[in-house]
Amino acid sequence: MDKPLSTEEIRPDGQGFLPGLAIDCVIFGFHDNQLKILLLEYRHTDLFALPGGFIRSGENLNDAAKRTLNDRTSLRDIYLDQFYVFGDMSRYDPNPLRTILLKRGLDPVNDHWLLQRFVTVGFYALVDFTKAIPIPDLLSDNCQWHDLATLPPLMLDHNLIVAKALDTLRADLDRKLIVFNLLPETFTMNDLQSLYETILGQPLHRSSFQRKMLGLGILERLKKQYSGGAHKAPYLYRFVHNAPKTQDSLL
Amino acid sequence: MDKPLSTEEIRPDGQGFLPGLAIDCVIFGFHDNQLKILLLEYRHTDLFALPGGFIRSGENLNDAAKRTLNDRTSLRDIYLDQFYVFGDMSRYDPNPLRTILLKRGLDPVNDHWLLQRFVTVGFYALVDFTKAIPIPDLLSDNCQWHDLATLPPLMLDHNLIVAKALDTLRADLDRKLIVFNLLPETFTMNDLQSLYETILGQPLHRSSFQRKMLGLGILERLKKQYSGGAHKAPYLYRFVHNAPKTQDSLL
DNA sequence: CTATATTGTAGCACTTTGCGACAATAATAA
DNA sequence: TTATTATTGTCGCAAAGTGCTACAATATAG
Repeated sequence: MDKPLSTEEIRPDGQGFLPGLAIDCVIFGFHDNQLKILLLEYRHTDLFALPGGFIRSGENLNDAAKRTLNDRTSLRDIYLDQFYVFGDMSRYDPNPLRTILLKRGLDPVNDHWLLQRFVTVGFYALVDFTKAIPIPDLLSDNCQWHDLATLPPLMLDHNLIVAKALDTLRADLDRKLIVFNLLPETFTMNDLQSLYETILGQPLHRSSFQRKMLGLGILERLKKQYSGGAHKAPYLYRFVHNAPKTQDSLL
Repeated sequence: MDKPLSTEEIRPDGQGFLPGLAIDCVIFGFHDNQLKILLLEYRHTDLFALPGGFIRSGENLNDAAKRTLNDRTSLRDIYLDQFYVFGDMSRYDPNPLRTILLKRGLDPVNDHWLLQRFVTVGFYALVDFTKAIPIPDLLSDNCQWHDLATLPPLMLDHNLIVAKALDTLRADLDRKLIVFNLLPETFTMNDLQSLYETILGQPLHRSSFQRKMLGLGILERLKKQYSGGAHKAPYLYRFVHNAPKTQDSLL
């Protein structure tokens, strides 16, 4: 969180970036009934943090979120959604950043822009963690997927940010079509159901689930999938983008 | 939008406030099947804008929203909710602010903090416009309720902000309990239904609506209301806060 | 006392959802 | 080849929810 991509860019005055405003990305990763989260570990600090960064002077906020994620993790083409702005004073603690600067061999002068108070905009996304292979940036020892159930203590209020992101993800599952971003081009109904169950953290009834999904009219049934398993072959489905679901306001 | 409460506080360097970050409040006002929005008109400028302002250095973001609203309109004790952050470059236009500064007799030096790019956090609330009587601040000629259907062109991207707030309000009507903030202590089922219809902009079926509302288990039926009208007297209801509805995350 | 407008509620059709059952079938074992 | 096994597609309820109509109840106006 709260850092640009390379050491050269860390100027004490923070020129070129909007001051006091940061971005933090909660990247949920799913595969085989596992839900994980992408974390960075700052070099030689034992500090775990969400991938995040800052907005450049001439950059759109939402673009900055994408770029920032790419800078920190080298992940590309990920659909990010805003979910909350964290702006309480209680989240202000310059010590983690001071530690990071020191370990980078930089002088944490007292008016260093990174030691100021930051308000951060939370973004979230959902990807397949076997396909999204992160590469840590120069500031980090590693950039890895962590089990949601066994997250380490995170920097600042990042545990809170994760919790809020998870709430939002669950609430938005039905309304948005986020899940189809991370299934392969074709998938079985069981794949889809497992995904829902893992994210919601509860089992769903097979029959009802299938009815509901087919009822949405956004799935196209393909041929059967003959592959392994001593049982009937399931159909494959494809997600079809048919209608523009975003209903604009009357204004 | 984008201005502190009194002329004295407008320093060219913006000291005491977080730079580049603003708050804008979309205050929906309801009464008698009318839905309105609270707008300020800057002095001698014909510029209409949402009530907004800036975050003080030591202030929580959400607190700043409340204070800002109070500063600009003198409304108090209003429950505000974040709904989106507007951070595109396309919203950056220093001309309206330059005009406002000039009309205030202030020198809009080119590096004046108000002429910089701002990212703004949108908040919204729902109140009764016959009870929430706004008073314009020193910067504004007036602070009035405007019909949603006939909004004037607003400063910067404030029309877009209003549209997005309305979308959010409608989507959140059922999940949150915002509506009960603006009904009197006791109210009839018809009061409640009119409120829903006005906000959603469409008629609802009386019988179904009553069933649904009573089914929520958050209404307590009181005695009947004998008052005017050549017809059967309706029951009064009271909103009861029973269960803490906010279900926290598993983390 | 009658007329009128609105309210509370019952009823019915239709849809949605929870849940169990069963035949179909692909791989494996006999 | 044939039986076994696990999983899938689908049907069939029952329960719950929703759209809509109907009708009796009842304050007030005349």
